[in-house]
Amino acid sequence: MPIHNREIADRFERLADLLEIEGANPFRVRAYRNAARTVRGYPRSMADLLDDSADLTELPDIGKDLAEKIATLVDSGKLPLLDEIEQRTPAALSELMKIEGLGAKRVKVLHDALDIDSIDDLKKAVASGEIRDIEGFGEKSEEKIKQRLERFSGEEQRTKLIEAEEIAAPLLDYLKQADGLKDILVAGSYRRRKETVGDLDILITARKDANIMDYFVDYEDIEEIVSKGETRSTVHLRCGMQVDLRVVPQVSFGAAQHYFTGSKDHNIAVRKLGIKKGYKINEYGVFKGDKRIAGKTEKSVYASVDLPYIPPELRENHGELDAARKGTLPNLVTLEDLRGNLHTHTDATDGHDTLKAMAEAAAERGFEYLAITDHSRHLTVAHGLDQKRLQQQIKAIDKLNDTLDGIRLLKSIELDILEDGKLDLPDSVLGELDFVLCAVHYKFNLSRQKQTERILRAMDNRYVNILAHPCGRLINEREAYDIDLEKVLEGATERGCFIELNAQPDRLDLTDEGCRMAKAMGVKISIAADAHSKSGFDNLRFGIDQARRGWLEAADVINTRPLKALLKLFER
DNA sequence: GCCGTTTTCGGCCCGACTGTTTTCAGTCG
Repeated sequence: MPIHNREIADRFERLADLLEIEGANPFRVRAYRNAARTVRGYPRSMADLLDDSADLTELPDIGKDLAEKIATLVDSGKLPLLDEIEQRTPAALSELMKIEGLGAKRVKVLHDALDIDSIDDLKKAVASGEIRDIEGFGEKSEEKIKQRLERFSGEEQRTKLIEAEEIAAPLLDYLKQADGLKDILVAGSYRRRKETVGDLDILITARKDANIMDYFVDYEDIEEIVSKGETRSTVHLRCGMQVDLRVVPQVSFGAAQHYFTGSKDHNIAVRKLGIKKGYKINEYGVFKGDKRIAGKTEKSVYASVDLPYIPPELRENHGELDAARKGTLPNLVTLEDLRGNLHTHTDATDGHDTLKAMAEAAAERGFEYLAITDHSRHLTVAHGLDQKRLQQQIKAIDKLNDTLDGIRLLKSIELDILEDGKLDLPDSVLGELDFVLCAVHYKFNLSRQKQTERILRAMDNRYVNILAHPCGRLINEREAYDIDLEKVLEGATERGCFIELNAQPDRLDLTDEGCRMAKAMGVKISIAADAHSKSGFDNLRFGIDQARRGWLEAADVINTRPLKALLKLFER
């Protein structure tokens, strides 16, 4: 079983923690953290890269030493340096650093003073009131550690974007009523439209005499005020979400937007460009010596380092600065580019609304076409369609199409891929459809090879056009099944198939990296609502967010095509 | 430990807030 990137990254992070506790060179510590981030976010596994004899030192923040350590980890599962350090410094000290307010220095003090080597040790020390007597700690520190231990679960949970929106909306409404408020913006990963959000970063400009911070910490849903200052405050809401509020002068709003939108890696890279030109870039502006030369708008910040504006969704330091410099930034797809939706359920299976209601709702949204893709018979929990019921639906669609104006219903199905890659309904009925969407709905735990072959075999069928939710993950609930996505994408190009970006906010499957891989390989994408009711079409904006994070342009997306061109794409 | 449009040594992002201090270290983002 090859080691996952995640495991490699976790080891490097633990190594960084323990080195930091031991007081190692902070830049060496950072190097391990940077490498962990690179490995964790890399779309292909280190094991695969090494199989292809790739040179890992080509990856950002991976040099000769770390490339060798990764190779050793992939070969043997071992990281000898970490084993060596764990001989003298307990690995669990790295766990303690996950508690808010405890960093390397204080964890070391706790270890040296009270022999605290684990969360349990710390709990006991808090209970006995020993912490407050350690130099550098006090009663307040002890109390905060106590509170945070009670909430500590070990794993940081990120919130789905749609849930973050639901949490942000009432808070924004509240803040907008603050006296003296001028501008307000949610920055951070929320603005970059990441599929999950760690905390909310809210940025504000306000009149000088406005007491925004006092007003903010009065919000009724606040459980704990972590810190409160003139320009920055941090709170925890009752739902567990952390909110950071920052107030900046209006003249700095652009620089602050840039700074607080991130990502951190993107910002560091931009600041380095600034340094080369002799500028200092921070949240207050771009400075040449003491003189502010830019920062009122984000555009001016980018212009100061000779770059065009870069959309938030691209700001991950995944090549966008290079592209901006060369003038090759993508012209990202927008919601308005979509002409229709290619994944829709009705009450014939697990949808909530009738065929007619779905068609009318789609027409109201201005769609040119809507594909009806109810489940097939194998998915019994959804009351999937057998051949006979599908044929009835085909007739119903034909009839309805005669009465509809301005929108065309496409006959399709979300066809189950059986365990061996065969399809759930015979070719005879598939031939009557405008196109076929296929998907895996069970047997998620096949080996990588078997799962990949299963999907490729399904796509061998000449009636199959689109692979729906290709990785099967449910965000925060279910891991993706194990497939070789590169092989699947390759198989799709060879067969003239397309891949879906399922826009349900708890799926968002393909991932952003998957979109980029598809684009690089020339595979076109269907951004699909997977609507189970009339309101399900709202999902599309999350799909667009994800597609934009994946660098997709309108031309990369099949449902930006007019109907005629779309149908031509489905001819195999 | 990584990195290079003053390159193989000498840098490495930087400001805000807290608690425990008597001027600042630690932590965080």
